[in-house]
Parts: sequence; C-alpha cells; structure tokens
Amino acid sequence: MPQKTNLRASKDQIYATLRSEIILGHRKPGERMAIADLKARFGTSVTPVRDALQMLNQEGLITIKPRSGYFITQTTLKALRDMLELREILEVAAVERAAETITDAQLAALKKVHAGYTGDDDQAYTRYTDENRRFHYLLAQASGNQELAAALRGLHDRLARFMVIRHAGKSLEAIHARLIDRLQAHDVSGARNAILDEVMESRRAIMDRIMREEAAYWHVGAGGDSGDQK
Amino acid sequence: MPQKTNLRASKDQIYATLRSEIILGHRKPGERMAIADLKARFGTSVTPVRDALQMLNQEGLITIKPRSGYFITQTTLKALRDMLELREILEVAAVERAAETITDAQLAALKKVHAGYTGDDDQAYTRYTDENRRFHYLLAQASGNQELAAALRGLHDRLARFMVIRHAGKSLEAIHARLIDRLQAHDVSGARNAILDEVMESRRAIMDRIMREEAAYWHVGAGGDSGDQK
DNA sequence: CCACCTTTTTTGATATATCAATTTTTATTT
DNA sequence: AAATAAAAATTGATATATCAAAAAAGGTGG
Repeated sequence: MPQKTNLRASKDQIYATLRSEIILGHRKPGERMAIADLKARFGTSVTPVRDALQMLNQEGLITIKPRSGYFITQTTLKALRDMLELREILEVAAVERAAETITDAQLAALKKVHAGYTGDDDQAYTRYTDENRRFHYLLAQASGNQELAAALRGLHDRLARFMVIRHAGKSLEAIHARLIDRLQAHDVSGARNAILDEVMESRRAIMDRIMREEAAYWHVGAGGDSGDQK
Repeated sequence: MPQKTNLRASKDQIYATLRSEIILGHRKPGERMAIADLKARFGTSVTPVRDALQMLNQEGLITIKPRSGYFITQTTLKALRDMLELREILEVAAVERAAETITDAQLAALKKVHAGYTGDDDQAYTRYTDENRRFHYLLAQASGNQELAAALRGLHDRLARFMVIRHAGKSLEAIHARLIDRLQAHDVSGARNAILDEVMESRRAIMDRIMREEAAYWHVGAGGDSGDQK
C-alpha cells in the first residue's frame, strides 16, 4: 500500500498507528478512544488526534457518538455478513478482469508475495495476514480498475480484524497457487472459481472464529436493517 | 438519504452545503476551497471547516495538497471510466439481489419516486437528477445489503457531477418502469438486463457531455495508473 | 531577457484556551 | 430502597493564537 510518503505529519502517524492497532485486533470493539489519552501518548495537541479519529470514522473503524466519545466500531453479525457478500462481489469482478489483462510483471509480483508464505506456525501469523492482504491488493490492482481496488482495500481493512486464518493457512496457500496458475493461463472462469473457493474458505474461517472465540460480543437477535452506522 | 439528524453541528452543515455544491457542479474541478473564505462565509472558526473538508476528502470530492490547499477533485478520464465500471458491477449485484427479495413496501417506495418523474423541461433538471439518485438509493437498499448500498451511494455522489441526464430523461424513465416491472415479477435476469441498459444509457449520456461541453478539462494523453489520488 | 536566489506573503497545520453537551455522581423525596 | 432531580465532572466541539511550510513576488547576476 504505497502511501504518499506524508508520514511526517503527526496526524498521519497517529492515524496509521491507531489503524493498525484496530486492524490487528489489539483493541476491543466498543473500547473508548479518549482524545486526552491519545494526545498524551503521541505528545501532540487535540487537532491531529481529532483529524486521525475522523479519518478512521470515515473508514468505518471508529464510531463517533457526537459530543460524547470515540469508540472502536462494534460490528454486528448482519454487517459482517454484508461485508463478506460485498467482498465476494468485488473480488470476483476484480479477478475476472485481471484474468484477461494481467501482465507478466503483475504475475511476478503476485508470485513473489505468494512465495513468502510460511506454514501454520503461530508466530508468523501477523506477517501472514499482512501478506494475504498484500496479495489481494496486488490482485485488485491487476484488475486495472483503481476504484475497484480502492473499494476492496477499504473492505479488507474493515474485515482484517476477523480474518484469523491461522488454521486455514495451508488450504489458502493451495488456492492462491491455483489462482495464480489460472491467471497466468488467462482462464477467466478457472480464476473465478479459484477466488470463489478462497472467499468461501475465508468466510468459513471467520464464522468459525466468531462462533467459538468471541460469541459474547455478538448480538444475534432482532437486528436487521438499522440504517447507516455513520 | 436519511442522515442521523445531526445537522445541528456546524461542521455537518458546512459539509452538507459544500457537498451539494460540488455534486451539483456549482464549482469547477481544480477550484480552491480556502479555509479563510469558508470560515467567513459560515461564520465559524477553522475547526469545523477543516473537519468538513477532511470528510469531503475521504469521499474523494476534495483533494488535499498538504500545507498548501484544498481543491475540488479533478477527475481524470481513466478514473471516470473506473467509476462507471464499478458502478455497473455494484448496480447489477444490487438488482440481482433485490429481484429475489424485494418486498411490496420497497416496491411501493420505488414506484412513488418513479411517479414523481417529470419530462425533459430544463427547470426540473436538478430535481430530476435528485430523484434519480433517490431511486437508485432505494434500489440499493432493496438489495438488503447495507454495505453494498453504502458503496453505491458514495459512488453516485462522485458521479453525480457528470450525470447530466437532461436529454436522456425519457428513455431512462422507460427503463425505470421496465425495471420496476421486472422486480415485481421477481425476474432476476430481466431486472439485470434492465439495469444494464440503464447503466449503458447513462454512461453514453455522460460521455456525450464530457466530449462536447467540457472537453477542455480533460487530459487524455499518457495518464494511466497514477496511483491513489489520496 | 531569462534563470536563480532571497524575501515576503499566503495558507494550512498545530497548540492552547474556552465553551457546551453529556455522563456520572450525589442528594433529596416518596 | 427506588426513583428523580440537581450538581459536579468528564469529554468532545469550537474559537483564537501561533507556527511552519509552500507559493508568489521581487531582486540580482548571467
């Protein structure tokens, strides 16, 4: 993810730090992000902190209760379902396009990231999810559509918290290999099937985790359309 | 678009006002949005103004040159192409889902907006595009996927500037009628074809306008992937 | 006349101070 | 003891002041 090298500005630093903390799951949903704490921690004034929080809010990672506080967004099961469905739509569209137009250079980049994959060991887990994100980002880029790629990137950022593919490592690795193979052959429907398998697999992994590890956080009853969470 | 009734806060007012000005094309791409001017105009201090501009930036309507200025985003032809393609992807996905699950109440809402459509007269033009947006927003809602609806809404906001359907009014009206009919019949592929026709039609209208009226603004040469415009 | 450097001006970013809403606590009443 | 109302404390939103970068203007040497 090539940021524009503007990480000198304090608000960008705060933004990047908090974002990765949320994405990596170091903070629980619903947790308060107090301006006072953050400005002390980063040694700045309120302005850059508010700017950063506002950005995270637009990304859906933070929810603002006006004049009351900033909180890590609490995702509902319905929202998670919607995100996964949208992911499938976008990912399929991206791969279909990529299969037609992908260049050797783009393929090489994908292979390079894929080669970096390690096994199931617990330590490499963070790096693993990170490389998975990079893989999918390259894939989206290969679609040739920047808007599509940007939308997918945002979605992955919001899903990352739930993407615990610790135990799905091996099977994902195989699917990725197959996907690369089908892309190289410019086989649209083959590539489409591969990405569908991957999406299904990772959906299963996410649901698995939700159901066992964090059942307490999830509200199942009633809640259907409750409008925008903005 | 049901906002959460938080329009008491000044930053929300500024945001909403500027947003509609940009969307309705009252400001030219590349034009500067000076904080000093805006704070004078709205009678506030810099803070709410910066907040509003930051939001518009995240939506892609405004581009920030750090420590230099805020400007109305200058869209490239490539970006426009990408947005239109993404629109097709999302709109088709939304309609396919809506065709299966749409309720009588949702259909009634669509019909109501559709009935409000007037002819080609020049005055009703603003209201027309507005109702078109509302129509598509309801459609996206009917998909049952809030994430999908939100993504489509954002895309429409960025496309609205170019959606001059002044002369396409009649044909769009007919397509909308057909679409409603197919949705009511829960005919997925029929609804799909209808929305594809509409997307194609509006794409034609947009390109038409670009080519004749505003050719001067558009840079055609070279510019392919120039990375994120953030 | 043009290129390059210096100075001035403009403009956004950040820091600090004040204000207003919200939440929590505490006292009072039934 | 529970419910309610008033008071205090917490917290974000906004206003004002200061700082630093970037753009523009002006001057100097080629």
